[in-house]
Amino acid sequence: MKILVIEDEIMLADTLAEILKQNNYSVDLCYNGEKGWEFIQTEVYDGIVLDIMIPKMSGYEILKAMREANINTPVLILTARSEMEDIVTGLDCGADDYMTKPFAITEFLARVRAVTRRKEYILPENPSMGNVFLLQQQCTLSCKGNSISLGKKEYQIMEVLLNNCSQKVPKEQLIEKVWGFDSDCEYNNIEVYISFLRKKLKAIEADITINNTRGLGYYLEVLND
Amino acid sequence: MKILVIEDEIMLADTLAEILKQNNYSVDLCYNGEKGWEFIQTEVYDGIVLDIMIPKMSGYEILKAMREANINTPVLILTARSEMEDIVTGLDCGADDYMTKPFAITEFLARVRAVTRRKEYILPENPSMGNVFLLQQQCTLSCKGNSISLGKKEYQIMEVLLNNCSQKVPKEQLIEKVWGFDSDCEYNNIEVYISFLRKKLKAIEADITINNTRGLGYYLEVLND
DNA sequence: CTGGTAAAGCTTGAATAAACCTTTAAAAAT
DNA sequence: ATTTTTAAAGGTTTATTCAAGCTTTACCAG
Repeated sequence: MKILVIEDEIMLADTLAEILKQNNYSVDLCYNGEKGWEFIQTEVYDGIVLDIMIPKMSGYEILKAMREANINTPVLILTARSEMEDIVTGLDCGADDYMTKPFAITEFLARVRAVTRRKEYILPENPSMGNVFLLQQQCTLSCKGNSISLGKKEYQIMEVLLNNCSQKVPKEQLIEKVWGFDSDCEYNNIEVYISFLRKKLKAIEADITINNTRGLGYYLEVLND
Repeated sequence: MKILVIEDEIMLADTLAEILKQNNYSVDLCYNGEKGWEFIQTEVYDGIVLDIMIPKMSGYEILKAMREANINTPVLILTARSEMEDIVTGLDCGADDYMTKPFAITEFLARVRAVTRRKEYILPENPSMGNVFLLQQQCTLSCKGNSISLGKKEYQIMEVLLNNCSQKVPKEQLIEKVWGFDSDCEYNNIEVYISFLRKKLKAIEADITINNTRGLGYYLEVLND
């Protein structure tokens, strides 16, 4: 497991790195945002410990940049208690968890474990199933010649389904992943997008369908005939 | 699996209950400590989700009262970030785990699973008997090749029977575990579901049956011939 | 040891409720 | 101005509950 720590309080940063090393992580360490962003781009990490208030490039900027570059490494945000309101922003930007300083070492380790466990497997760049694949850069769903462009939400939903292709994904989970955990998005909303997606899948003659098991959630299935 | 949620933020409480229900737990819900303590005394739960800062009787008071009364149901504490220092107190009072608000739904579910699993009754994730086993994620009953999907109630009833495979489970207890103790569900209702389940067991050629001893309850039995 | 009777359990079909689907239109965002 | 997102409405399907008639079991009286 490889962790990147981005934290400008040098003492704290060194301590965290030390703790992680003692727990058999390999650790990269940097003291400002710009450097951190370089690391993120050049290296694949299993998790990132990220302070928000750091010089040169804030934690949020990094998160946003990561998101845009479709780097899905799990992120644990560190923040002072006075910045509490910003946490929602952080989670919306794609952070997976946060901790306020100061904190207990055991809790820190627990959260690092939780956060990295959450994304054990590597998510493919352009997830695919059957003859269909999702091009993230063009926000496009394509399939032997045919292709069709997706809206942002459509794209995100399709991505979640593709990344959980063997599982049934409950609406709750879709809402959490696509709209954010504190959203009051209605179920109907998802149903609408599922309907859109099904239409588009049919339009490009995809060999997969979106199915649903009542009460459990949506899942993809390959048609075979 | 039956969970009690004690949380005074009504929106959050309802959301948690909803999420749990969708994951095949049955849930009791209350918005203050006093009511919560009543529930705990009158009902047996597999786990309790407990906010600390709640009206009438604090989470700690409940915890303390529980342990004094030798009620060992596992407890997952919810707490605002600002009450962090109190967590140690909570764990000292006998809580099994805690989460700070806000949190990710997946994490919440993971922690509920963990906390309830910790209970040493060792309830298997996919309980089984004879050649039959219950797949939690699929809500499916399966048996060497054959498998059949269950409705939510069917699933929960089957789960209770499998987890008490050496015992006769009275209707009262089934109602309590599946519908909730304050339900006015008729016995007939259970009989209907038992009937459904027997039909499905036969359909997949299971080697177990659901039997009944008049006045005592239902139990599973392995066929041997 | 019958046979009658009441309670408990079984089964089925119909009614109700909940979950899901689709379309359309309004609102927001770009 | 166009695309994307949300909201609303009505329709379909499936799960759940209700109701009724039937079968089995236990028990008591004759």
